[in-house]
Amino acid sequence: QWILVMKESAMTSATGDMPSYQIRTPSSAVPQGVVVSTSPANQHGFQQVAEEATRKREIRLLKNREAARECRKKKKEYVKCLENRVAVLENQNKTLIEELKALKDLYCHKTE
DNA sequence: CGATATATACGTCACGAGCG
DNA sequence: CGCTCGTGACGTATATATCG
Repeated sequence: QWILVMKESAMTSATGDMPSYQIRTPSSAVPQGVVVSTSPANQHGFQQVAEEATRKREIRLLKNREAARECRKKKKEYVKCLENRVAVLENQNKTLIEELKALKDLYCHKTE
């Protein structure tokens, strides 16, 4: 999952073009599509709707804040894991090179 | 030592994926 | 189809490094 995502972002940054979904539209805190009436009877109703919308928004923001924190934590762990794997593979590589060298030496002396 | 550059962490928005 | 969740991108704040 991470690998695919990262490859994709690396590609787009390399070519310099942005995916179409990057284009943003300005947004406001007030939910769209709410019809405002000037009559006092409806104003109370509107206030309730507006309060509910605000409450929902705050809940969503809180949840998203926590989700973003969790997402970053997860990503950091993933990167740490990859770095660890790199270190292990580098060590293995070093060991194998040494082993190959030793075997070559052995073979040379045998044929002499 | 202050100005500037770079790194890091965070909150928010927009979007796609997947679920009921 | 509407809703929630995970995540990339962006802007901002704070910390740290570099330079004159």
